[in-house]
Amino acid sequence: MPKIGMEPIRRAALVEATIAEIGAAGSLDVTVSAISKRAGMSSALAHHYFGGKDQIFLAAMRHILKAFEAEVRSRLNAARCPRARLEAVISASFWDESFQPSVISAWLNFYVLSQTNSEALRLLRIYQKRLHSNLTHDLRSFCSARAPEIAYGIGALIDGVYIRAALGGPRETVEATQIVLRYLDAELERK
Amino acid sequence: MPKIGMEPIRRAALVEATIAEIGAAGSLDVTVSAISKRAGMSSALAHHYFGGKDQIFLAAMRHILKAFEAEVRSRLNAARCPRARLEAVISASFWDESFQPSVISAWLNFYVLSQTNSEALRLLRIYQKRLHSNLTHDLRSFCSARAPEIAYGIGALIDGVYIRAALGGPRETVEATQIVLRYLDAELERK
Amino acid sequence: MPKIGMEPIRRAALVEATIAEIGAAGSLDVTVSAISKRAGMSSALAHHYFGGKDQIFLAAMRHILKAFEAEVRSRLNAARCPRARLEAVISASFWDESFQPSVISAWLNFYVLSQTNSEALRLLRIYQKRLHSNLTHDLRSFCSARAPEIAYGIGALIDGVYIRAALGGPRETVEATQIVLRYLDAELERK
Amino acid sequence: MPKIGMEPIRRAALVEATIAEIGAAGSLDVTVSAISKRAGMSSALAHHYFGGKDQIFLAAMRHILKAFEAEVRSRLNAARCPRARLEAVISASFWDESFQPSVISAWLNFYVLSQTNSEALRLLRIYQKRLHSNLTHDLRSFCSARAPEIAYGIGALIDGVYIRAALGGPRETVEATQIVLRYLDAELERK
DNA sequence: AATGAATGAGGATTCATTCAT
DNA sequence: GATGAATGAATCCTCATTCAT
Repeated sequence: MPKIGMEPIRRAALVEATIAEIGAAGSLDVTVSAISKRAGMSSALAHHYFGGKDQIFLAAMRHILKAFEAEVRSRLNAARCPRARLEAVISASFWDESFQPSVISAWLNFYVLSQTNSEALRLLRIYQKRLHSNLTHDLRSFCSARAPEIAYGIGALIDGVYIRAALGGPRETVEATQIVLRYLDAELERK
Repeated sequence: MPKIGMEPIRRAALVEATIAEIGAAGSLDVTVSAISKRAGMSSALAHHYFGGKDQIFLAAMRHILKAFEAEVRSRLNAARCPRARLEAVISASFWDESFQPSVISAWLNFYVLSQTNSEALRLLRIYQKRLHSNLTHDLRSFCSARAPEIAYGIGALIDGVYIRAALGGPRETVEATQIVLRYLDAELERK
Repeated sequence: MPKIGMEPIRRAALVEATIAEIGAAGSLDVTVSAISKRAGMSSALAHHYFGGKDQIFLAAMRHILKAFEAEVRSRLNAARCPRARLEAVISASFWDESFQPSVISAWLNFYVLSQTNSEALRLLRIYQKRLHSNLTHDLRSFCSARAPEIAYGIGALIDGVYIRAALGGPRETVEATQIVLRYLDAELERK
Repeated sequence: MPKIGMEPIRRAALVEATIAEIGAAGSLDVTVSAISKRAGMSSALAHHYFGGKDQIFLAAMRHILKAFEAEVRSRLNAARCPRARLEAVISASFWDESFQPSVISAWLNFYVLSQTNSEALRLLRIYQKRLHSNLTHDLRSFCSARAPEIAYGIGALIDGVYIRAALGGPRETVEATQIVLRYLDAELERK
């Protein structure tokens, strides 16, 4: 029974199914058929809505980044001072959702895809810039001059810690956050 | 003109060709045929020597890690004091070879593969442990107690900076090294 | 021009083509491509409907056994007394269809496959049991006690005569039936 | 260390290995490599000695038939009267060796091969004629006129019983022999 | 005599994608 | 809107066979 207004629902179902499949496979080697079946529709319909496999992947990536961004916003809104805001941004990277196997898999494949897919690279840049911008903004309260370079270091450290935690089996979210915060403090204490 | 003793030559050619193909494709989506053709032999022979696609990939990974390890050893041997040794270990991660597109691609795919392939994960662990061990050893000269945690942070930062540099187009090797060294100094300065 | 409801048509076409190919090759060394081409479709579609080569073979076997069973039923229905029923069951094994080269080939390969394929063995057992059951039922009218053992002998003799006839070039159907009937009579006359 | 006079040894090793491989596979789908490896030599040497895969198979068949024939001869020599000789011929078909999985597999595949390979068919005919000749010879002592037809029936029954026993899991050799002997007696008792 | 080397040909299977309905 | 039908192209892998040594 085809209904009108199904498109957004179908698209959302496909995005979710894609993330789940990528998580289950650990790679982008997932078939459109498998995704479609998990989403409860035919693969032909998936093509109809997204145009092709790549588009589906990118939509999934956008979804993950959007969810992450929402989490960051939420934590930022709850923070009352620069220090709290810095901690909010950092800890957001290590929230539970980020360590879902499907999200880990998506992120790692995101890096791979960024080498060859310009849209993926664009999304990655947006993520990095937003993180950098958030960090720099609040770092200025402490050390205006070195804010950008510290922000870069923190951004890189977040990625590095994330990958190690993600590939290292169950880790404490808190632990990852503490490592980055210690780096932050070390930099801020200098001079 | 078949000759005896070809095996090591063929294997080496295949490993090199594999790395080149992965680099050209940006992903592990490379065919055994393409690899074999680049290596100047039939795909059947590639299977004969390696047994399967996975084996070829892992051999390529081992090759990259081995070359990296050799570089680290070489730089360590030239260093005359703990500080120089720390700098040797850190800068080795950002030597020119590491930023060859094919090596970048191999590393990124290495992470992806580690999620599902236990041998890949094992190799990754070895790399991480060796790095950690090298760093810890020389850090003890400066701050015996906090050496392990600082080593962990440096290792993670190296990975993070590497990924950002690798996906960010041409970067200064020196710059990447400086970022990590600054982190090192910040930690060491903390009383 | 894809239409709905094609599945049963395609499956039937594939089964028929499989039997024909096995007959032409004389062995199970037939390719899915050849079968599919003969059935007028792509090999991909054959896999889509059957899942794999083995499934196609077994479907063909089931088809042959079903046709044979139908012939037996038909002859049994036309028989009016136990003796006529025994003759019906025996002669059915040697009806014209059974000596089609493709059917002969299928049967011989059936035996081979039964060594390693449990589903094939299952089907073979069903055939043997049905034959045994049919024979025993009507033999009881003549010699209740020895019915099972005579039935076993007749079943075995049918198989043996069939193979010899099948591999011996053109034979008289009647002749094969007569040999088995003579055995039947010899047993019934005893004592 | 190539030695002279190795040829017969190599050939015998290959024949034995072939039978073993066929038994292990249950079909003729065995590779020359596997056979050669089991025989302790390279596949190239196997080709050198036999010329091709088919030749190797046929050599294996000849070996089995030769062994069987020797067993028959041996039992015939020990028999002192026509009846004993008939029993010798019949029981020989069901000696232990015949129920080795590898021999069973060879026989079943022999039938399959006989459809398309004239040499295989020729060997099969020789086996059948020899059996028929042996049986007829001694049956003449009891019923000169019907000897040929009885011999044909016994030959067919032997094959049928053998297949059923072979595919039916562990059976009593004696049982199989008894079934055929009962048929013999039933025929001889007539009139 | 014996083999490692090497390959061409082929085969099962998968999959993204298209299309008529 | 939605899907079953259908396929071409590709991919991994196998194997009999040949050949230089």
